[in-house]
Amino acid sequence: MKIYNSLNRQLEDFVPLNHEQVSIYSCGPTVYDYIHMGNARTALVTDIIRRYLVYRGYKVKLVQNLTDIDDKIINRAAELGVSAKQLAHQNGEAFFEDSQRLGIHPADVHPKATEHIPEMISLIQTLIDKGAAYVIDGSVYYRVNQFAEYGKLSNRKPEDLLAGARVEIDERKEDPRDFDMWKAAKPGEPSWDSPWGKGRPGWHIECSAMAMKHLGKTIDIHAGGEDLRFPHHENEIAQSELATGHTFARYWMHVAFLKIDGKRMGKSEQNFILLRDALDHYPTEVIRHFLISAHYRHPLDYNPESLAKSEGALRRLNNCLDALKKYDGQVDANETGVSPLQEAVETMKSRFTDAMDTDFNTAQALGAIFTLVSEVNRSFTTSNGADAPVFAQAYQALTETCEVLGIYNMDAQDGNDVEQRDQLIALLLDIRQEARSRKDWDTSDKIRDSLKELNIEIQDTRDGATWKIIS
RNA sequence: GGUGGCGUAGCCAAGUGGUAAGGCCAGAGUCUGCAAAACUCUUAUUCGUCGGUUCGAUUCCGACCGCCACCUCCA
Repeated sequence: MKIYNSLNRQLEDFVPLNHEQVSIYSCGPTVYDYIHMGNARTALVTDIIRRYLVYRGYKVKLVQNLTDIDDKIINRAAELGVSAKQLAHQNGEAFFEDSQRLGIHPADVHPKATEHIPEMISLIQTLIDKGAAYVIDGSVYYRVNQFAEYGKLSNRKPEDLLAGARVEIDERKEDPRDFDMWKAAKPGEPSWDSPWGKGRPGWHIECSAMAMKHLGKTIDIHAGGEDLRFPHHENEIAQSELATGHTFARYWMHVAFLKIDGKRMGKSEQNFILLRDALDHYPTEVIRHFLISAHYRHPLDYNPESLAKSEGALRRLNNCLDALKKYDGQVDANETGVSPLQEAVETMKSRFTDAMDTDFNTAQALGAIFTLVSEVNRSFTTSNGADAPVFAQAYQALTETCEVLGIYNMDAQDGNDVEQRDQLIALLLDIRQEARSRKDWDTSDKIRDSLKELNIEIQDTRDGATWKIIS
């Protein structure tokens, strides 16, 4: 299994530090607003990495933080006339809700910055004690020149960092590259007591402290959006590695941007689509399919046309799965020979694994799945019924792989009234069939049209009528 | 200015030093009382342009053109 490690800018064999459990830290959102599709892409990639590692037999501990104290939260709260705490809480809850709607499994731990202030203070104190930080007017700054490897993640030399600096330089800092780990409180802002006076933590120290608290000094995979590579992740490394003397994260993964009209989707650009709005227009599986239709390290453009394409692809997949479903469980104990379809099932499984093993290539994995869909459909046209066990295998292989990607919802049909509904529809189809045999097209069409108005669509096939729910 | 990425059929998108996965759309067909749906088949001698290396390059190297991103908060 290989992962592209953005620290070394190359594909590397993935060997977890502890074979019992893979540790993953994923940078979560700053909860001053609802999350948008770009945030969703990163969260979804993390979700699928976790699912795939589990599929491959690993145990995984995933930590995804919430930044719940920050300038943006304070400012937005002031605009809305609510407390920062309240705003962060609301948006945190909304984040969990949206994530769940996208089918993202909750992380094992969702630490919040405001609940880890002591850990942050302790980490900052350690850095001060080591001479790697200094205090000015109640704020604490990280002394970048104390960390020789600063710039290793973003591949930047010290002079490069200074040359392009567009940020206004705080003259009090010893070095323009130094960044704050603790911000002295301004009047009216939320603050916590510290050895340096009232204040609040800087963004970078939050992740260092929370990651190490829940996953230890060294974590296997640290994931986040491309934009966090510098300065956020660079600073996390500087703080953590200087404090502990250990490698902070062994594999760094950065998810490329989601774009809209060719430009990066970003909150400051005002060109974002909220995840919850997208979920109101498209099923979960369609959005997931869209987001994984390109490799995670390549930019992806959000537009209605692309979503429509995913809708079409999902329809094809679901038709096949629905048709296969009735063979579920019909495994043949005394297997004889190897049919072409059986070979296709095995090929799909190995292609899927190869694709996912190579830096989680979901686009290629989808290719493997859809190739089998075609094979299955072709087999249907020539099947004589003896293939049931093979269809069962195909069903199992497809649902397993689709479950890893989260693009097939096996429980979608569950519900108490489903059985009765199905019986009623079966009855109507029965009546319609009788009418058709009398060539009573009026009655036949009336049933068909009326059901259609209820979003139930009849399809006449060679083997009789079937139906499905349309949206 | 520094750093990194991208440019593959009408659209989206994988991929490899040996001759291009998959999806959408389109065209044809099968099924059908009609329809819808579904399914099948077909669709890139070619991978931004120009050079180079090679028996052979879309894949490696160089130049150029175009696009995007990071260097400031943003996943």
